[in-house]
Amino acid sequence: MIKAVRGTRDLLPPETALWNSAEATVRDVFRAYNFHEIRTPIFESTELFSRSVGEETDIVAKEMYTWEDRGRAQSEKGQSLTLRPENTAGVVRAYIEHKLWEWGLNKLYYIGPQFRRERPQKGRYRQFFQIGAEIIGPASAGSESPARDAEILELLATLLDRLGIKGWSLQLNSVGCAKDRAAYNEALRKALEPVVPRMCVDCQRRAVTNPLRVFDCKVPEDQPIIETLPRISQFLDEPCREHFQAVQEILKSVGVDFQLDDRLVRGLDYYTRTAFEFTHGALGAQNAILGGGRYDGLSESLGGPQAPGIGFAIGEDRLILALQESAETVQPKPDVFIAPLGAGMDREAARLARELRAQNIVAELGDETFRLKKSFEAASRLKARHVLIVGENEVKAGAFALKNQETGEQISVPRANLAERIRGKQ
RNA sequence: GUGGGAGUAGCUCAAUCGGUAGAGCACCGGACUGUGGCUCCGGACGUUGCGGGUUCAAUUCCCGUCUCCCACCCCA
Repeated sequence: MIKAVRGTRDLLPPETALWNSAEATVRDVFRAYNFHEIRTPIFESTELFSRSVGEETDIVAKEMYTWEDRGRAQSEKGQSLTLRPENTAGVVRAYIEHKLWEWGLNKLYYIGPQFRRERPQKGRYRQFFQIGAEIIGPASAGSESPARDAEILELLATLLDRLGIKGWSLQLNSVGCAKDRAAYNEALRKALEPVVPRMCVDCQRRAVTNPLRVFDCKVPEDQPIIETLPRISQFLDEPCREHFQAVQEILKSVGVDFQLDDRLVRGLDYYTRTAFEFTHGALGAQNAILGGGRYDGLSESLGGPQAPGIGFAIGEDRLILALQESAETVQPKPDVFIAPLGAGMDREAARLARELRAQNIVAELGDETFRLKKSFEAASRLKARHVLIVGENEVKAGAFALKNQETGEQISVPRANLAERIRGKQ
């Protein structure tokens, strides 16, 4: 048997109904904040990701689906392509390619699949879905303003509330600008040097490869040491400090709760200043339901104009998981099951179905070879609200037997009144 | 990529010491020729994840492999 490949999966009804309703809510909220949808290709030039996400990040170094395209001629080599591991790089590429700064401030959102070759576990797949948004534009349009950071965060709080997610919490930090981070990294390395031999093996490795990750350590014995390490907050320059302060003040003013977490660091190279994460308890170790931050230098590093921006990505698979904790997934029910009865009745039933569906009635069709009992059983299984019997008697009379499946009441209804009666009995 | 657990019917699970696979639910048919849910009767249902090994005999023991779950790494 051919099965879905590792880390991919089929989304089946009724779960797809939950995905659709969640996405509908998301689109509603984006609409209220005047965000517009962008759809970028699911594969891009490999270079786009190595330059934006960062050559040394795990994503680029070992998690991308990359292949070499064919050239024009058989012998010619093609370019290196990659299935997108995240969507911000693609959006910024499109921003540059289509000169979107001509529009001033861009507020863009996307919903779509992303790909990373990781070991699958709860809420983590190799093809996974993200809902994300970006605010990007020239600084003169206000893209650098702390008001944008706060707007994004307030939108997210609204979004999670509207979706019915209970018990989320917002972790907030500032990772400063590039030079702050460089100075901090240096200081952190220095501070680690004398103490790291006393720490766990993971920390010893992190100290070399990615010192910031030392803060993720969960070994109790290491915590006192970690407490003594310098924090990024001590290295922010004055403009970054003020920016971060302003973001917090607006959040307080609009009433969005948050926790400062100066251990929160972002994995991707392009992040600057505000960094954040929303977590949810019901997700196991993968407790981050969304993450994001500011990326003021990204456009320039991709050869574009100066275009500060801020964005986020929601792990949709994890969002749905959290939603399933609270919400029951319900299969939508048909309004009517049309039961043709006897030879030739398929034709009549098809005509009726066409008429009813044209009036937005959700209609399911039976088969003239079914005995009536079987039609009713089928209707019950589908949880149809009504059964409409289409037999010779009905066709002759021009009125059809319509049974309400919940009350058991059955009446004869003239053809012209069917849609009204079916709708009215809901 | 690393470590641990699991894989038996569509689903949830059982099978004693190694003796040749079973239940509930679901499905199909009938009782009941134009009226569902309840009941009764009957039916179909399996490459025991896959491949190899040991054995007279493997769902069971051994090796490999795949997939899922949990955790690590990392991240949404």
